[in-house]
Amino acid sequence: MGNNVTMRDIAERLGVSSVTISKALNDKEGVSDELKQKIKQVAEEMGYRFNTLAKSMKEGQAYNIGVIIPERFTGEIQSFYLKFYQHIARVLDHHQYSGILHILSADDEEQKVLPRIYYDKKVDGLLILGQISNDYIQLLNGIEIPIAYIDFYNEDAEADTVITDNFYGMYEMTNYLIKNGHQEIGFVGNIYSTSSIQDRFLGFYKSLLEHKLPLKQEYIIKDRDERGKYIEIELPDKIPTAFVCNCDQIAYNLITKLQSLGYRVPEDCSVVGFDNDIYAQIAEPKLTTVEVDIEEMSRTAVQLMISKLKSKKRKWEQVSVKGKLVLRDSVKKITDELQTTD
Amino acid sequence: MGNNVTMRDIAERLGVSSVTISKALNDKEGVSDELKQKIKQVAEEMGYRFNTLAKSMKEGQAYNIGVIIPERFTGEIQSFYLKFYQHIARVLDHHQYSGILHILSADDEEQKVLPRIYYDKKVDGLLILGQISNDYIQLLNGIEIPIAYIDFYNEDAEADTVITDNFYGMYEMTNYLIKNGHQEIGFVGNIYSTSSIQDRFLGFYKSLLEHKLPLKQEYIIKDRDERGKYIEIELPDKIPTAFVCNCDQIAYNLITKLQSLGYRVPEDCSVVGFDNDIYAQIAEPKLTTVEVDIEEMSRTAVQLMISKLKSKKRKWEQVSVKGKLVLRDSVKKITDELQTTD
DNA sequence: CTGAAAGCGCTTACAG
DNA sequence: CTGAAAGCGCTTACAG
Repeated sequence: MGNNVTMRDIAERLGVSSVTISKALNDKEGVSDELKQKIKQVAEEMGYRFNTLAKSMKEGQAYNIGVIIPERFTGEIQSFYLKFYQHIARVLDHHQYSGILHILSADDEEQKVLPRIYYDKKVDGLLILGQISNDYIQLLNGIEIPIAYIDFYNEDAEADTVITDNFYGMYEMTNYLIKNGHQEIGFVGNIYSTSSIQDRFLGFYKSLLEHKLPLKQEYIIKDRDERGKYIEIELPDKIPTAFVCNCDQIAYNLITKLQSLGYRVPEDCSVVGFDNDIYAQIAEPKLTTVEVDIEEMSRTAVQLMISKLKSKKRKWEQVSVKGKLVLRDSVKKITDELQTTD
Repeated sequence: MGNNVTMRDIAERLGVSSVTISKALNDKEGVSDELKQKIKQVAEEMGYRFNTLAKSMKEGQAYNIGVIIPERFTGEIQSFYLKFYQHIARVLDHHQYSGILHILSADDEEQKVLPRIYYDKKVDGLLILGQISNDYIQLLNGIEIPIAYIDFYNEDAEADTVITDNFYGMYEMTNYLIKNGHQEIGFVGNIYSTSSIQDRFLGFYKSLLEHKLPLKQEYIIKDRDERGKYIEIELPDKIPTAFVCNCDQIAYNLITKLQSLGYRVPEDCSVVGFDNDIYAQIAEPKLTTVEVDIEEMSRTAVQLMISKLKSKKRKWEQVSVKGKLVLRDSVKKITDELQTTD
């Protein structure tokens, strides 16, 4: 239970040198099995705790990875990235690393202030969750430690990237709607605001193309301005039979709006989302949506980071991880009706 | 932009010793202002980043505080403690510390495994958010670094405690209901499950006592089993005019249940919660509830921790922080009706 | 005002 | 199989 037991203390107790203790505790060559067992046992008895700081200083590695989440993604209700963090932290743990979560405030992002953990050399690398401003990316490009972006892609970023397969996810989702008889389908999302939304839109469009359905401008509806701030959704004069929303939160808002105008979902209009986050569950009806594979993405991102730490030479990689459809109650099969109304 | 600039590098460049650099960069006595300015400027130019690891090792302090949240509080929807973490991290930052968030898995809690950040000496202290098992508290009592519990109180814990004033919060809330004419009031929560719920219940009871209203057993309704797992709420035969719920989530569930049985809230029955978390906002009607002062609690907890780190001798303190009523739409004033039905 | 020396607790060659 | 020496990058007395 000693308050500050060091390897030297163990060494003195056993009449050996601290080098031997170090080797034994790290399972390295050069200590007899017998001695090693003895050392481990005594270390345990004395309540020895390894001093990572000393090792870190020797090696110039902190064995910590910073995980950055822009503040705007951590609002009252939005907990998607926080959930992401949990998985990342768990994977890091398996690799003997710790995660240090840092919420990047809007001010710091604006004024291009890096988190203190960077200046303090407390982290060996940075994992960035979600979209971040171009200026900030430039700032990050200039720093000395490896970076990986998760769930956000930017051409200019000099870093590894792990994104969800937005394109195919929305493509499959739209295929699913069409298979259920929908031909008039709207897309809700500002396609100039983020690359994820853009890709999701393109997946949607690809499905329309393949089915020879026209892309109608009045069915492409803005949900936010270019800076990401949500705006009031303006519905078209004629409501399509289904809306594809770029995320669950927007789908949730849309459903509320449709219902307040007297439309029933999915009877009068189907609505689908993307992400399978909390909004998909609290929506009434529950949302049919695309689930992001957080676990797989976390695993991939951590592996990229650690391999980068081991060999700085490696080129940047871009990995996209497939999601999967989650079918719930917000889509109506309208094949029959269509045949008669056509 | 050098990759690994040290104080010695700056020293050599300027032809002084590294001791002088250390003093200048830390704003300590013993360097002329002129030299100090010059040193800071050159450090900046050379892209010097302070090596906290070295300082830490010298001082035996990591300048990190672990923040532990039991896994069960971080579910899909529950983000209250994560929000708490953000405030704590910000306050720590002001004190030149970093927060390391650790989600304690159910397994680790059960098997009494301490987080690695403890064994690795990466943290100087531990902040525990929310209730944790008695066995785990015993485990924590045995470790060498200071602990503070937030939003949870346990007599056996040898640590500082910062709790919200559950007792007075619920007392005031119940007073508010009575002032609005309610005399038949139910309490929803398992009063044997956590000390917070118990205290909230006692505040509720105190208000009844003061107003000479009887405490009816059939109006005390369980929402979870002793281990904290939610159970189906069983409503009494006769529905009271108001329900006091031990937290917003339960209030939300209760409203859903009442509505599914044909009751209107608050017209037929008023419902109040506690916490002012996301459930208070998504409930329909929006909940009248008690808001926990997360900011103040975070500030207090961090101060206690840091003062403990500076003088280990100090006794444990228990601080309770007042919340405040948030009035919204889930309570109906029924004074008049009561006068006629009485 | 400035600096030489020692030490924080480990690990990495290297020698025996 | 075992250990003496040097060093990671700082800071803390202490001496000049």
